[in-house]
Amino acid sequence: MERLPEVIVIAGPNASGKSSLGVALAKRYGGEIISADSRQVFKGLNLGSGKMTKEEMEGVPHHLLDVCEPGEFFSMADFQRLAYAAIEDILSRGKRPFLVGGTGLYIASVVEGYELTGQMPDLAYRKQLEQLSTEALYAMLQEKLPGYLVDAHNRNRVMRLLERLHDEAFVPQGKNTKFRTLRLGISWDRETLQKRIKERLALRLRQGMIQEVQGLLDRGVSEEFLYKLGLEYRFIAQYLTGAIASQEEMERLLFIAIRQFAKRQMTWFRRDRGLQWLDMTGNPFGEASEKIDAFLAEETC
RNA sequence: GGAUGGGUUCCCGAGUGGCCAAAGGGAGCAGACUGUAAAUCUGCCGUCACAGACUUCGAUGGUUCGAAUCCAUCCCCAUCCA
Repeated sequence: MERLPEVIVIAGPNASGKSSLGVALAKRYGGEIISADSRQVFKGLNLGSGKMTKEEMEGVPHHLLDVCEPGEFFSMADFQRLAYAAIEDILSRGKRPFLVGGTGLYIASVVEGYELTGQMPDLAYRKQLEQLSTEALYAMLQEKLPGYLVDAHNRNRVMRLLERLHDEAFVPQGKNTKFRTLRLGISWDRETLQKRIKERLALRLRQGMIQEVQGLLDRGVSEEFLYKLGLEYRFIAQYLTGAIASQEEMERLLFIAIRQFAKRQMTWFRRDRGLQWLDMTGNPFGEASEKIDAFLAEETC
């Protein structure tokens, strides 16, 4: 049996410090980073998405940053395709791929090797579905696929399922793992993480995050797109357009939303029993290095 | 000092005699997750020895078979008059 190529994964919630640990480790292991972040793929979303600056990258190549324009459609499947290509490219040059990020679904699509069929998003069909109530959509789904278990109220999932059924036979989803992965998780106790989130938010605000969003608006990026991005872009855009009355209120709401997001990220990552959590109060770099050494030395064939 | 409106579970806020541990929202906690995932959705959310019991609706006392809801006094808060 052929040995699968190794990929090192570093996952963690917002403000956990995964990016800088990723850079440090990549430097040590001759690695390059593939960012697994659903917002950093967009050009111009910098401060608000927590994108690293050139200096912070310390010369380590980063992939999957700035790969599309704000407003464009980008999904997990696009990510998977580009990530596969980047990993292949990195491996072909004898470097080591580090998949680093906080978007659990994106990481899973690569780590678990989601098999995505040809049933692509059909925006025109979705527009039609959009007219109907979630209840009606669910009724439609029941008719086409009796007994299939989905949350009846989860509009997005019900819609996607209908889309997959649209003029094609239903194809069940499979997996095809292409890599051997070492998955490292970064986390802190609740209070520390919240403190880090708060400090990072204050810092980015000082660095001009509000101006960044204003600039996007000025360049014609739609309010709707910014709203859908959530968090920083949503709340700051709402503040700038008057939907949120004061900056103070905007910051309050945003802080809560980021915390909630970090929590959801943790829920996602905790599900992966094979993910190894680093003790951030100790020496995470050292601990991670040991794990990586052991992982690379493993005999698997 | 006078008038009026208020004080409800972490917060906001419904509830004006039994169906009230108390609507709804927020926050919080736990979870789900294969094509926009920073999305979308689910459960829990007074306490406990948890199909039952106990404690709660500013405080105290009262009316009543029965009170968050009625009465009295008191303490706060808001607005207005002085």
